Amino acid sequence: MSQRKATTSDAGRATIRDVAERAGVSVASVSRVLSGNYPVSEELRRRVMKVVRDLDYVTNAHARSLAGGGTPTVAILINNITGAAFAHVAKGVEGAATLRGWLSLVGTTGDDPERELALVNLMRQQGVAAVILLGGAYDYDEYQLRMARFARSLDAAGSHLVLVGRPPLEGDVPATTVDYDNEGGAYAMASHLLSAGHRRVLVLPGHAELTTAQARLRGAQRAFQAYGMPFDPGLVRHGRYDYEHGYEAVEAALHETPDFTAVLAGTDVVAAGAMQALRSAGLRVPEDVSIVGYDDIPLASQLTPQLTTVHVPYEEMGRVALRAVADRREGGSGGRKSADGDHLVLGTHVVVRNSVQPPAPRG
Amino acid sequence: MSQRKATTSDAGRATIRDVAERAGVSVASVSRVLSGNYPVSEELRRRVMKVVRDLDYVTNAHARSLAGGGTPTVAILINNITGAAFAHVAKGVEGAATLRGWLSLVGTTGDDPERELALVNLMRQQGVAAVILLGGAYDYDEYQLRMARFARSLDAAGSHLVLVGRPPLEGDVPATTVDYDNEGGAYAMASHLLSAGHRRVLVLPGHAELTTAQARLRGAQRAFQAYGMPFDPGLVRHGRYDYEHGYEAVEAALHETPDFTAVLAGTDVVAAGAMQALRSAGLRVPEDVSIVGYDDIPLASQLTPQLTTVHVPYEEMGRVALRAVADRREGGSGGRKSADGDHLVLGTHVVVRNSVQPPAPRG
DNA sequence: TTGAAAGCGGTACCAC
DNA sequence: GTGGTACCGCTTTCAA
Repeated sequence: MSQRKATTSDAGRATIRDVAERAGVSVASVSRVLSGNYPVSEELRRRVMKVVRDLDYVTNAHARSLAGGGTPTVAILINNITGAAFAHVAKGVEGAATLRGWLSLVGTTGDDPERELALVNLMRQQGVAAVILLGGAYDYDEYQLRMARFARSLDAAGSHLVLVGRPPLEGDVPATTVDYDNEGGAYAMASHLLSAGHRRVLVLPGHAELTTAQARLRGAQRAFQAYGMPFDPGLVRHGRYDYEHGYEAVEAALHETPDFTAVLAGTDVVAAGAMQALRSAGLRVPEDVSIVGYDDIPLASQLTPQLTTVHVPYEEMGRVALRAVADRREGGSGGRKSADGDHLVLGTHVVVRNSVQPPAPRG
Repeated sequence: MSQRKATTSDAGRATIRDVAERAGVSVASVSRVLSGNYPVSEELRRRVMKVVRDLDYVTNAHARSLAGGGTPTVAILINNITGAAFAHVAKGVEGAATLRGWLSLVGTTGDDPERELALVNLMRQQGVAAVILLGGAYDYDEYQLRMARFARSLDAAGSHLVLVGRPPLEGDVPATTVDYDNEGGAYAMASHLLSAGHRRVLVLPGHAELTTAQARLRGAQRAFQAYGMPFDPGLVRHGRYDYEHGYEAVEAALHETPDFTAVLAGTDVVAAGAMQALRSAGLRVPEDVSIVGYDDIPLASQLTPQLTTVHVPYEEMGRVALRAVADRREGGSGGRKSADGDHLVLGTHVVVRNSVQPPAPRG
């Protein structure tokens, strides 16, 4: 193909040396002009900038980070990029990152521990400022050990582990947790149903092993207890946080334990499925059966009737998570960062819409 | 704090030199063992790997890419990470990337040209294999020039511009386009309504300047023409691709041009808003008014009634986009890659559900 | 097979 | 203020 002078490299990008040469100055000067953090004569600056524009030069980020500087990067690790809640956290992280000139890497684990490990290592290679793990965790045996290992590994590499939307790790682990009052939200939501007069509530908390689901179930149970009402485990159905589960769980419940007057869904999406199943069975919402959700994603206010649900500040959690790592970074050496990391908890609250009504009198 | 030996660096991560030293071999050998693409004695490998595990060592990605190798990275640039359609494309890209061991960077532009430019340059600095721009574009005056500049700029840096979900650039621009048959889908969707007997169709194509909206409107118009039916511009309402627009547009139309019997929404989300507005006005879907959408995101099948819509293979588009850049990379030097880049078009098709019925006889 | 050393593209310290 | 230059951590010839 076309081959120009060998100096101004034809393949690949222009280097700082190309710029220096063409501007008739030293590479050090070019570096200074571009960094802008050093006094430089107006004349030099002009000359350099002209060549930079002519060559459409940009610094090589890899070289820059090797040499010292470099753009901080955060890695966002997520099970499934498609979930609305996750998307909002990611938005918060990415937005806050961009605001600071940081970059965001994204990886999806698909609930596969192997992939998760591979990604954490990949991110470690990249020298990311932090690895942010989003979403509830499956609390299997090795989970704590696994995460502790991640945390120490990242910490040793000058990076940091941030857990968002799941409980903090036990013991002295160098990790930061950004969580929300999951159990409290569920407690409030269940209380809302109880105070409307509901006693037989179908509960769809999510997977039994998922920390998120466990907290929501606990919250519901506590509410029943506080109201002095018996909590029937037979009305609890576990399953995935998706539309299909909501649908199928309600369908099954209508056959097996049809005396419930309300559904406490683990997420808004599950609530949507539940609502559809009730409709298909000829039941009206909320006249015949009330429904509440959890998350307060846009879908909640788009359903008919609009869904009463628990608002979780997902986007803010993302922002808070990023701010936490940024702060800790500025804190620098000798900062008073506790070895066991911080634990930030954001509040949740019930958003009352139109999907709840006192139970219909027994027919 | 604790300060061990200066050799095995206490702060920051272990380097290849640390590993070499501790294993009593040369750095070259360590490099070879880790790359695995070079014959190495079993004994050496064992010694090195042990130290690697002991030190929990991972290669510095920046140094590696500077020196030659390195993990290819793709950048996904998106307006709003929150949109379901975008999320699916991103999933396709990220999935295909991870499959090849590639990394995915993500940036959001928020429809701000400045941010977009800044991001493209940032990505150029990172030396990404490709920059993938997602979603329809606003076809303002400078758009073509702007994109051409991006394309050449990236191309000169050994990177590549990929446009996904928007029309290809004009002229000899080094960019790849992955598009879908947008107009064809709209044509088919409108035809579906027409053949059901609808004549007065409220059309909500999206923003007038958005390429996506333009194509969908053209498709609808062509369908009317093919049916020999007059197309009333007075029944077209432009606006954002969101729930609120769907709601407000229908609300307004019910006041001003209430004789429509069907709504052709620009996206499923707009359709959801439209559906809600009709309900609020006491109209039934599809008995009184039919509705169709576009995109076929999960929401479409979760609405009541389930939405008849146009399926767009978003996730596949993402995969295809990544494959395109991977192929072009392997094609290597002298490959037969045309200067004007490729243009890949995926098909769309109507998914018939329950939101369309022949128009009710005039009351 | 293994080791020594020359870069990769910048940054920043040290002279002038 | 500006130029020379020693690294940053790794890959990859080139010799041994």
